[in-house]
Amino acid sequence: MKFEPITIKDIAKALGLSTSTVSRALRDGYEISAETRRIVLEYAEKINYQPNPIALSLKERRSHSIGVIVCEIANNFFSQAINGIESIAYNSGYHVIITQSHESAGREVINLKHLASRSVDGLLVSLSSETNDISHFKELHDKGLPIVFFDRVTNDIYTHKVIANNFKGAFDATEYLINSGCRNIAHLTASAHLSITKERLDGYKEALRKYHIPFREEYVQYCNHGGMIQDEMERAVNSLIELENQPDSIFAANDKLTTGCLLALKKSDPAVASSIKITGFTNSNLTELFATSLTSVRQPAFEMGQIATSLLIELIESKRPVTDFQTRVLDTEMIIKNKVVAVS
Amino acid sequence: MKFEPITIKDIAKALGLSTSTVSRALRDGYEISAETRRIVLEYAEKINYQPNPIALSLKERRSHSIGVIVCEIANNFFSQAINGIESIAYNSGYHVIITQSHESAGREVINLKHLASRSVDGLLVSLSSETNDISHFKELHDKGLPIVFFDRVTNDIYTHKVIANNFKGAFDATEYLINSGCRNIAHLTASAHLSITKERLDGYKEALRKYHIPFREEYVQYCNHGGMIQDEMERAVNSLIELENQPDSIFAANDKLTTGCLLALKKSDPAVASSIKITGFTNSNLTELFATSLTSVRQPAFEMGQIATSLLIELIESKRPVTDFQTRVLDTEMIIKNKVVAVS
DNA sequence: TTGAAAGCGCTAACAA
DNA sequence: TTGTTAGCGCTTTCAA
Repeated sequence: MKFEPITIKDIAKALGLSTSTVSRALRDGYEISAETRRIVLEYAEKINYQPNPIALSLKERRSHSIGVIVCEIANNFFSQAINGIESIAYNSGYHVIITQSHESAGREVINLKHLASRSVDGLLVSLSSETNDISHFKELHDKGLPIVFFDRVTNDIYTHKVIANNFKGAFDATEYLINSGCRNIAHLTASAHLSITKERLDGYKEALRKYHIPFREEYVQYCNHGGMIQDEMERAVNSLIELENQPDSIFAANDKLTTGCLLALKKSDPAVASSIKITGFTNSNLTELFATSLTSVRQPAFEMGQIATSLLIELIESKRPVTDFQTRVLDTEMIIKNKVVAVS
Repeated sequence: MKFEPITIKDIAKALGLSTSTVSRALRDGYEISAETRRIVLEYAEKINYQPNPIALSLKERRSHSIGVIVCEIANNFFSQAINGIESIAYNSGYHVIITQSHESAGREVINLKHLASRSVDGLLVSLSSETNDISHFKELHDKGLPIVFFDRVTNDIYTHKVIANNFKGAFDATEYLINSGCRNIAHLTASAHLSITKERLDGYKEALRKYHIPFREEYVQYCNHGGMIQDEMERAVNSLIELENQPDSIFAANDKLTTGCLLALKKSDPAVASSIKITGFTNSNLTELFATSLTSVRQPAFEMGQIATSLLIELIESKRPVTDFQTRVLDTEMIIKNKVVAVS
């Protein structure tokens, strides 16, 4: 039943050569006569020989694959980033293995171990919102496994990082709300220890400061599941609505939070909902279809994926240990919508 | 630099045993004394021994991984299906390798070869909209590689299939439009040779027939890139709008086509756009945020992924060749929206 | 109950 | 230029 692939041995036998000669011929080896080489290549082509990558992995201790850990592929930012990752990886001969943490630190560790044991040559990681202990990553990194972080990064591991200019993106979004007349601007964000949470919060604060608007702790709502759980977002949004000093706007810190916030508002009192302006980070390409006017901050997800992958492959293929690591910061883009919609 | 994992040899040396004994102990073997076994297991646990899955793959000629080929992960239906796939696969000890065809038949073949050579134990496939030659799949399947098709299936390979009740879903959607007063119902669909295209077209036709509405060839627009290319959809939508007998509604056949159609209409004359009712297959969970009223047909994507994976694992682990294949058909769900929106 | 040895497919050091 | 051999980590006959 099971199919028997052609091996180097088959070729050797058929051609009356040794396996090593065949291997050399195939491998573009130097110690080989042009004639033998031609014969082998021709025959291999004819019988459609495919080298067994598993045997190669075992031998070379590398798999020509890179592992990816993200929280969710059903998230526009990450699916776009993955497309960027693939575009570079495939062109460089690497296979991409995608895993999802679903924002769970435990699942992240399982995926990490799985990928490591499968001997991926390197790792592309965006941390889960639950992660605050990165020792598992550190351990593998210290042992020599190349890792590049993107989007949700950590400062505790010295390696390449690729992030959006979260500070500026958040600043711009907040400033936009201020310029639209908002003064009571709330901030809906993910768990506090995430790098993007800090950076975006700082941008938000800085915009308030610039316009002499006092920062209010109660206007910041943290969703520790990063938007995975609609209930959590609804509770957060409702607690904002119920504040004595009801916000006139909300700046949401990521994709899921932005749409989750809109959904939560839609469920609430329409009068309240329509009086609250929303801005948020999102890479959805459906925002123009939304009933609510939504000005959004878009991250260059595809490029981030590409750059992270290029950096990772550089690390993997570097002959000497790399000691000079960089953090690439890419600009976000504001997508301003002025659609005015009346819901009857 | 590169880290040296612990091998069975290390354990054998440390414990003064042979590698085969250690292997037996680890593998729950029978020919082993309880005592030796305990010692080995204890030590392995202590030094955190992890078997090398690559060596195992080479030996056993199986990888404990399953390959997935879909057109796009940035598509709600597929990302949800993948979550279903993962949920079953991980619980059964299988790793999932996701690849995207981006609706390209060429890319599909490359992915297929890649996965096959990586010796995945089985394949979960939803065909690209460009695919009409499935001989590559057939070849591998004939050689004994288990394949389960889902969503976009083929009748040319005798194996398990998991699909939604596309006929009924399309019928319901069309009937809904008819019951809403529409009589000139257009159909925006993917390439003609796709299984889902045929099934959904048939459902659409049957609804028309039931209500004695003549079927008009010019009302059916095929997008051969299945919605990957916005331009193509816009051309299709515009050619519908420009018909002498302008449709009063459009039934879109898949996720991308549904949102693409809405986007295309939004770009066109607002008067025209607002006079055309849209229904479509989609698994987006953002439809309630849309300005346009959209009644949609939702596929049980997660369950479809789960069932397809269970069937595949059954095939993989079956001792004897399976000859009795099934096609599982799951019901779709109509999500009716009556939101009335006035766009100013 | 244990160990020695072969072999999965491939590469590479060493010999010829 | 080619062949022989060992070995990557593991399982599994076959002997002991």
